[in-house]
Amino acid sequence: MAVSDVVSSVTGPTGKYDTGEQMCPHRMVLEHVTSRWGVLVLIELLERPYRFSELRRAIGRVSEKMLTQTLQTLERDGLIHRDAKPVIPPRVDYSLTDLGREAAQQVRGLALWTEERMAEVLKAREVYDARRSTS
Amino acid sequence: MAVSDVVSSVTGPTGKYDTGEQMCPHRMVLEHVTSRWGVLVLIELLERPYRFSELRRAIGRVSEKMLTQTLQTLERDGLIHRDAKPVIPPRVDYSLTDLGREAAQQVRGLALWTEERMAEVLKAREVYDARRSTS
DNA sequence: CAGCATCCTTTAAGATACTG
DNA sequence: CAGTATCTTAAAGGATGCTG
Repeated sequence: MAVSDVVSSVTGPTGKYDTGEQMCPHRMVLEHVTSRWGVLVLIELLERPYRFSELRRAIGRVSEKMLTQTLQTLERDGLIHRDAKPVIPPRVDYSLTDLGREAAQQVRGLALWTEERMAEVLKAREVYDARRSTS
Repeated sequence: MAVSDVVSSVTGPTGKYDTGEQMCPHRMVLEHVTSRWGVLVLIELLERPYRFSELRRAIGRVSEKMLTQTLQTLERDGLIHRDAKPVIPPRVDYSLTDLGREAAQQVRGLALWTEERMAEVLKAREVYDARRSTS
């Protein structure tokens, strides 16, 4: 019942800051943490704090634009903390807040699950594809 | 370490059947279950089996195209079971497999978390926005 | 280094019409 | 009813150049 609320709510994509969207906030946060880069950022930061470009390298194949956007969204949601040191050259450290750590743990749970069950998924795909090609 | 593998892998979106993608399969499954409609389908099916259009109504605002695509992807991954009865008019029931139930529970955990912590997220956003507008 | 602004391409998603 | 096929739109994502 409580969960199905999220299900029957209004759609809407994840734009920058998600302003002007018609979507229940609950589901909006869910989209933020399950977004492609959001997932990876949260999991990575669960390990330790990261600097911007350090995080970028760690994730790999993420454009700076998308990483910036993702970090801003998660920061606004209170999930990560941005610590910009007033030095030259600039140094910005990102870390999880307490709230963010909770979210990240949930996300990691999901990631660990996919890892554990990967073999079964691959098996299922083979079966599915075999059925398709022979019928 | 195990989880960070997923983090440093290759990117790639979720196309139909995800053929020809250069992405570690592990992360691919993760994207399937965390996809916008994938999340909602899994959570909804955790409740009970659904027929196609019944599921569409339950989720709301999902086009039949996207629902079809999502269901096919999840079926191929072995997470949901499709039971097409040979009757006229057609009747197709979708349900979770054992594997899918595990995934769905993880996803529901995340959804429940966002629900519980919604107030804190909204609070954080206010603070963030206030800082931005006054600085 | 850590971004922001702009332009451009690729994908996801929606609308519509049609079929077994 | 439960889709498929096709077309169009909207959004995500990437490349480049610039700034404190």
